Amino acid sequence: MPTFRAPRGTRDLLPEDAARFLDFARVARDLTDRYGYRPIETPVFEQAAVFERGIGEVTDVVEKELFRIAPRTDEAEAWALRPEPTAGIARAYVQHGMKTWPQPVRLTTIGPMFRYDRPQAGRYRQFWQFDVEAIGDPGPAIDAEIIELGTRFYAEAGVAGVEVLVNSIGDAACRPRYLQALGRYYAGVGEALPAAERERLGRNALRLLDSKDPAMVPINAAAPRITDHLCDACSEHFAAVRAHLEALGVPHRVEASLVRGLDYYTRTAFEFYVAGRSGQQQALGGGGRYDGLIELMGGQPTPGIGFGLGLDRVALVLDEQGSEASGAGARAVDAARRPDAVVVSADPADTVGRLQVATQLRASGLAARADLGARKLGRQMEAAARDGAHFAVILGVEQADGQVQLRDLKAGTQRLVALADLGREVGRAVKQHRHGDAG
RNA sequence: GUGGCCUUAGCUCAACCGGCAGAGCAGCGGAUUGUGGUUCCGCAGGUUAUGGGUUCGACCCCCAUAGGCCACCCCA
Repeated sequence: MPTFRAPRGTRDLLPEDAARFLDFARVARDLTDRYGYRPIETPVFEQAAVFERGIGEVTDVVEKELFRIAPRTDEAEAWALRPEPTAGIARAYVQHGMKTWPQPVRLTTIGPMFRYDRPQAGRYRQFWQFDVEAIGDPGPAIDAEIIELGTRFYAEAGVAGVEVLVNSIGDAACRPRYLQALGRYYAGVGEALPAAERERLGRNALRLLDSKDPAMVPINAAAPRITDHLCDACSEHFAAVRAHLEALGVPHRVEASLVRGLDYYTRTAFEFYVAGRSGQQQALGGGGRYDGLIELMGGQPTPGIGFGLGLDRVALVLDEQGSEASGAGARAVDAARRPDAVVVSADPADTVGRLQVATQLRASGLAARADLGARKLGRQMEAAARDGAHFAVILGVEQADGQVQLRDLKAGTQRLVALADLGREVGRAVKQHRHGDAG
């Protein structure tokens, strides 16, 4: 019906949601500061080849979800909006010679990602991720640090019931052998293998492992497990990652069917998952080790590990979980946004006076808003009360004596205050009130 | 990309079997002219998602498109 609306799969974050996303960013910033991860901002678009090469040509993300930008001229590069942040950060690592920095380079970013997907609740074409990467350390201790950091974020954001699923998907030494074994196994299943699955077999046998087809349950139960086919190095690495998680007290579960959709992952793969949700978007975030990615970006062989957390899904789960809890949280945030004072005037035409007094209050560090409407005093008071303002500063004939009425809207009391003392008076009352609240 | 369900005011929803599109909330204004979140009254807000079709007559039936949702594919 409206002439224009937000593109399919995108949405406007109205003040309530936008403020919440900024709160997430604040939590993320505080957290990563404490862990020593430094912020990085890379472009939201890159040469398409960065993603095609990094993520893998035959992945869903590249094959059907990449937001490509039509070239303007014949010479123009093929650009694409980033579907995930890691490839771009890896590119930046190589471009800026970060190999000369103290290793590992700990980086974090937060921002919008883009995938041309079919939208659903919790799945958007533009979505927000909190991302953390550690490049230059082969692990396994850093793997545990990263995973623990992820769980900490959920805890501090107020999400309950997040489970950590971990797996190892091997490396260049052992994964090919495993894939052969897996391929042979599925081929041997013959007619019992559903047609759709048989088709996927030729493309990526790993994908059959997490099939949701009921017919696949018994078949997968007997399938060879990657963890039984790891080379010694990968096996030891995986065991050490789990030992570190145990030592850090991070509950986790080995999930043999956990494979990830991007080609660059090696060894450690993990997902943050919340069970018991309606809807299928149960993965709140995930990541893994990518020991070959920097090389794909043109750098020297360099290990790395990281994760991306979907903030849209964090918001969704927060809404579903104790709506009371998040509601109270939202109200608490709102309370912090309430103006200390609203300046109203008996003279609806006097916008200058209201602006001047509000400006004076703000200069004193107070949250003050002028009611600039041409409404009569009663309406202005009504609006101030509805906004939850602590005080109303009422401008009237007393201005001639350099005074204003200072009305405490919570207490219902009112007194004359000299304009010159206004900031101090309001400031003191507000401070006292806050102390009272805290105690 | 595949299959299914849905779409009425800014929001949440009504409207009998196909017979004059309504309410609550939110917004704005008024209630004898300088004081409140309650109350009362009023105003505004709609081409019933869009475009076709059937019918004397369509919010209601049919088709298409768009968007949302659900299940897949896949993932955050």
